Amino acid sequence: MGLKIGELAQATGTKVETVRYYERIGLLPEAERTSGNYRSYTPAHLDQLNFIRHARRLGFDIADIRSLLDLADQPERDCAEVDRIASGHLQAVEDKIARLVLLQEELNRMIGQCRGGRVGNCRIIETLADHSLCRSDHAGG
Amino acid sequence: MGLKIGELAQATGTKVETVRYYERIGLLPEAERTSGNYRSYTPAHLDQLNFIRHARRLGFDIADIRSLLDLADQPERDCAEVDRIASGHLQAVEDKIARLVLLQEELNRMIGQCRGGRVGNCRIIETLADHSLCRSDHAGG
DNA sequence: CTTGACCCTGTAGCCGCTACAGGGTGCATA
DNA sequence: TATGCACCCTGTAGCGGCTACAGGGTCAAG
Repeated sequence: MGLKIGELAQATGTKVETVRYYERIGLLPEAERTSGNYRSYTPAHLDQLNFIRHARRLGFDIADIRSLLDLADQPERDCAEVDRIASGHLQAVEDKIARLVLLQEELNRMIGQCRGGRVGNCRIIETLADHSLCRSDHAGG
Repeated sequence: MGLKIGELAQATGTKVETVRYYERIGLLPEAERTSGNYRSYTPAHLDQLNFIRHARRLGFDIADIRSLLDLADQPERDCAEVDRIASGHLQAVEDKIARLVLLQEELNRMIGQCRGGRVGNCRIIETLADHSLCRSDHAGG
């Protein structure tokens, strides 16, 4: 007999609710049911969930993971598409880092200018109130 | 007469719906209404919304912004609390950057190992399927 | 035969918006 | 006066990726 949902969850570092969620959205195939209506998972489920969790830990979104699973199922295909997805994600990560670094710099600058004292002449508050006091280009998002 | 919501929105780089959202959650005080039930905003609203938008662009969450607005209203207070909020946020930004850099490295490594060819022996797919092929410690979150 | 750990379904909430639907207002033009 | 259009109003649902219940059923041990 296969794994119960709790066992699968534990084996993959997933919450039980999350496993059910993945099934609901069609990311993980439905499991057989026992006579008591418990889900019963196969080693194939375990592999797939490991794949999913690994991809999630690397920040891939669900849509990407769907595509990757789909591709993994067609071993004869050219892997350019896999590359494209991974590179696109890498680019997104790098963009995010760049934006966060801008925030980091601006926050550091703001905090560094505050020499203690009253809120009334706190540089942090002043800067928030007046964007022109910024080194400017911290973007939205 | 004050600004209409669309004017306020444009002046601050905000969407009209977002302005109404801020009012609904109590981040922006309610505006007076015209005879036609249009919101009418004062310069004080404009300032506050600019403050909010600026803080949002710097990544502060709504709860932090609430606190900052509250503090900005009490100029005689010690600004240590302002500092605490800003430093906490900076720390969060730095943590996020660190996590993203780990992802970036791992993604780079994965992508660099793929030499083209079929999905069947694509290193990207293999790595996703088997966490032990990773340099390990890219965290969750 | 009861306890307690597990399982089931279904639904609502998190964040910070965004995007409608379905209606009203206000001003310019034909 | 009628029409059109840009704007405004309220209310609600959706996004992603879970998470956290409520309210019930199952199963093995003692």
